[in-house]
Amino acid sequence: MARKNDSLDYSNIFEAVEFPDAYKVSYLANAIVFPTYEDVRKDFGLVRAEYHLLLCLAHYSELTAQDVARITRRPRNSISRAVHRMLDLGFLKRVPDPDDARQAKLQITREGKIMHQKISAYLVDREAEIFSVLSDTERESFRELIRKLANFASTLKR
Amino acid sequence: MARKNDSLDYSNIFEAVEFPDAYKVSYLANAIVFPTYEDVRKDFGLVRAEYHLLLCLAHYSELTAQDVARITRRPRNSISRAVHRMLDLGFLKRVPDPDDARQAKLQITREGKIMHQKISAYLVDREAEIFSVLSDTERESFRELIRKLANFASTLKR
DNA sequence: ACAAATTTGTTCTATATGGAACAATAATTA
DNA sequence: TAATTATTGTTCCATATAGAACAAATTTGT
Repeated sequence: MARKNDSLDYSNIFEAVEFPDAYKVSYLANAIVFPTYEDVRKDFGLVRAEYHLLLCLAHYSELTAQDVARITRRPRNSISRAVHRMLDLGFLKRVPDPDDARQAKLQITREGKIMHQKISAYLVDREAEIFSVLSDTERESFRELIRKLANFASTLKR
Repeated sequence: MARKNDSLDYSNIFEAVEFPDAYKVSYLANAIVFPTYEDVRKDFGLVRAEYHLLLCLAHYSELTAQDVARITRRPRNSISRAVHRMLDLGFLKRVPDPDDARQAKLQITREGKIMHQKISAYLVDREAEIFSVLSDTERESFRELIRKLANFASTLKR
């Protein structure tokens, strides 16, 4: 027999909640973004900050740890920890900045690039799966809207 | 003098990344959703699972802990811990289910409702702020698209 | 009816994470 | 130039969180 509660519709709350749009963004995050970090951790052995380092340095040739913290909006100490592990794993290299002894420039290694490509391939598939419910024109609309929202979010103080 | 790196555009990655739409959803989550949980914790003293309990029980008159875990996609043990604290705080009450001794029905108390209204008011303002960058028609489009995405996400296996 | 499997809620444990404080360096201001 | 302030990266510490294993109750299947 089915469970007694089968009649309960768990998605009613999507419309009932006082902040339905923000709630659904949050729900998407909880349903997809966070589990994706979990998958990356389980399948590739990198925690969030480590993956963020790889992603950033795959797209910027040289960044300081502080840069990565700003790009990803993560705390510096999380990035710092991640840098050490990524250096040990051989995915990053670090060169002291001769003009500023406080900081060091980070770069991705060949091994790091390979790892990045593996993780990216997985995430590209996942993106395709998630957005498969939208038509091409809907997808295009969404792209434009999320771009506006993300750009706005990037202007918020940290 | 400004910092040496001022020329660095931190949002280039929005378009360069291999999964730009998923990345921006993730970015929005990191920039807005997670900090919001932090705000709720700091300003109202409730951690994520506790706030989720309040939210769910403000909109469903009666739920089991398992129901809340399913609605919010959080692990059962996190909800279990949160239930005890919310009972202690007087925001929830729990009545054993006479038909199934394993489970208990949870309800929100008057105090819980008051706390929910305070948190909701804050989140409603925050929603308004975030979506203020969209025009009314854009907002309407976004609402429809995020609804589709969230509904799809709710069908994914846990 | 009885054994096996499932479900609920819980505790225990390991770990990811963020805040605060810190030393070293650099930038600003007096 | 000297003193103050800001920045970078780090360590220490507290805590939120998830996974695994568990007991009790219920459901399923033979």
